[in-house]
Amino acid sequence: MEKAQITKRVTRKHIADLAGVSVSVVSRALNNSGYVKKEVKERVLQIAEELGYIPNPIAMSLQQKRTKQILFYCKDLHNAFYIDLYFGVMREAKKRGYMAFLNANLNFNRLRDTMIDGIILQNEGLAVEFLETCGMNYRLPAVVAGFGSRLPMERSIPLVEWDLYQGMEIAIEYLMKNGHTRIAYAHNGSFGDPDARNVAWINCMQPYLKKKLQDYHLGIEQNEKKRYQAGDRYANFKAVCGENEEDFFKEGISGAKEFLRRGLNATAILCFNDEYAFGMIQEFQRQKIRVPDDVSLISFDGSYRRNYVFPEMTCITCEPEYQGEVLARTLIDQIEGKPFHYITRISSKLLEGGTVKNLYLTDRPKV
Amino acid sequence: MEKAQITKRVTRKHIADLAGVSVSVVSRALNNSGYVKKEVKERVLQIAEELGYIPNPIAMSLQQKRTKQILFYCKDLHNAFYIDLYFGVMREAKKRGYMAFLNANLNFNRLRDTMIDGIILQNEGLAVEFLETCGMNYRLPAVVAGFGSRLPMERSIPLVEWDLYQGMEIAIEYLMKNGHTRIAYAHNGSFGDPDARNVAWINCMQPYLKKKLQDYHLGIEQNEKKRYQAGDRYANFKAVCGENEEDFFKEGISGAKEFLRRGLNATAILCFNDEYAFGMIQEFQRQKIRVPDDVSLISFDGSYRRNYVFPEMTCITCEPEYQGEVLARTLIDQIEGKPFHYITRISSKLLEGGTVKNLYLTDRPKV
DNA sequence: CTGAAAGCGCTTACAG
DNA sequence: CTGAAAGCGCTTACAG
Repeated sequence: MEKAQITKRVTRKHIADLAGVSVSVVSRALNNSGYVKKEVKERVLQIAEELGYIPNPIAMSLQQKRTKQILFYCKDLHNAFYIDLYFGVMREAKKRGYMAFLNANLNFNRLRDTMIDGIILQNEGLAVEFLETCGMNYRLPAVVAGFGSRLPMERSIPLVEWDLYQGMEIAIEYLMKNGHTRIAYAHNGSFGDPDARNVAWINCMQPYLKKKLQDYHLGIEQNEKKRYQAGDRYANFKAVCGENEEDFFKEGISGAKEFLRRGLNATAILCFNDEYAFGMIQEFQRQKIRVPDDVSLISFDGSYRRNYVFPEMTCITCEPEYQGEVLARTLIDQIEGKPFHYITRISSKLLEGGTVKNLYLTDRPKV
Repeated sequence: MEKAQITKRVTRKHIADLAGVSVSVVSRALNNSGYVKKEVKERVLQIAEELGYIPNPIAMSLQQKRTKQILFYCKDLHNAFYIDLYFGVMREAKKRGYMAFLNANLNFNRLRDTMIDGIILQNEGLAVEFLETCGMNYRLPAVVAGFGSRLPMERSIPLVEWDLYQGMEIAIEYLMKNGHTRIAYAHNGSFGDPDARNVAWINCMQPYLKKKLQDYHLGIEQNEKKRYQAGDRYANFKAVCGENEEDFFKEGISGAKEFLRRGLNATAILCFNDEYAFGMIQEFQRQKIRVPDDVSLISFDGSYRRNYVFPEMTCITCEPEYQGEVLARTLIDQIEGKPFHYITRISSKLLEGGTVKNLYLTDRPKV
């Protein structure tokens, strides 16, 4: 058992006394601003060095009304996508002279106790929550990562949105090129969700699946749907993005079970995101369904974890690190009063893996 | 394109003026400290509310010389173990009225620009780096998560160590109970590593494997070893824990390849950590080696990702969230000048999964 | 080139 | 119960 020691911190006053000058001079010398006689400056710097002087960032911030710190607020740390996104945020922040922190369980009320210049919000659902909790009068610069959720906000927040509508089109096009036409979509939403992935899938597949379209939709219906339509206008988004971290992996397991229960004859399934796909794959393994031999899979995200499954996951990605970079850039421009894009759209790109079977090659021998 | 708007922030002065009292009174009213006439207090509170007053945490911190913020410094965010550990840190911090942030790429030099009361270091290697970079004169309260690396430090830092020596004993005992005696150990270190897991494995298996012991050690030898022995005394630890995030997954792939190349007749492999095991499993899948039918696996960590492989991973764990809690508790006690344990040891526990085969049941039919 | 002074927004011992 | 005052550690316009 020990006690923390209290060391009196060295301040500019101490340096000034030792150097026989005023604090102003010390400040100018240390900050390299304004006139200071060369010898004086050197003496000050040397004394500072000797004393092991460390500037107090809090005092500086109080003066300058900025902290050079930003926060990535993300509850869903178990989702590998966001880890990569955070790396992008950090990289860009560093470039701009900022530090980027991560926090997962901050109560929005406590946000105001936090010493940051701005905040990056994980998704649209969290942006809604942010606005509700912090209200109108707390005007912290903010920016939100968008994933195609259409949801009403009291006040809008600058948005960096991954274009998942286009992403879905790319995925379907790729599957069709590989001979798939019975393509299911699996997520944790309902058939009527305005979510971009869902809408795009419906629009693209309607001509092919026609009246059977809804059979190929694997998601949450009925009960959940009811909750969505009634009462709290945000209920669904809270359920999806909300208070607690989501477990897409478990949703994926359920999705796989539902797929098998229905005996769906789809040759391919589009998965809401990577974690969802990992859940599906695990359940398929358990049930001895082979990917891609029995069914092909594509997921959205392209997080680094896609390399961790076998075969490697075929994904649609926006490159999460890139989205993170753009988020940080947008936020910092906003903080610094520079012009910035209120809405930025990031396009999708296909990452080929081994989870899609080319049906045209079915009868040929494998290499 | 838009410009960030500058809103003049409301201060206690504004409230004081409107309420017709002094700032002192406002402060006492808001902080609920000292005497304030009841009606005055109510008036102040109401005006604060109306004005949408938000206290300035920076000014408060400057006064009080504390920020109520702590940092978990962790480079290895792709390692699921640390995510869980961070959740534990957050939970405990919250309980104590602190906020816990995460940062992965902070330069230690920039640490002093950061507004935190203390720091939690990811592992022993990072503690060494911390001490080297920040030097002796920057005395930020700190605590380090320990994993059985024995390494020399200039100055010691309070330690919360997972007892991996005991963990290894438990793992081996469990394997033996299941009929295993040819048990390999796979990690990214050398046979001579003083790492607790390695030493424990050597001590436990020596009597069984005898002269063949080293054959069952899968790791990095020769070239790496040389580097370790020569020059920089920290070279090895830097390699292991150091500047850049590690890729245990890839190490696991290499380990699996080495295992197969040697044609090792081990019936079980102990894996350095979960991520390493995931890499091994993937390579085994690729090579059509079945776990646990062809070889059993146990890994150290027990992160949530262990549920994501099939069959579920059998692990030795310290329960990362628990270690995180103890780390935060130790740090905060230190910050607040309360007594704390300079060294805390956390014991291991087995999490049964499906990756260990009971060799005694080999010939019986499976359920 | 230098230093006294006011100020960032808050706290708190002290005199009234 | 209240307010003027000093102070946390730094910055910066201003007078010298």
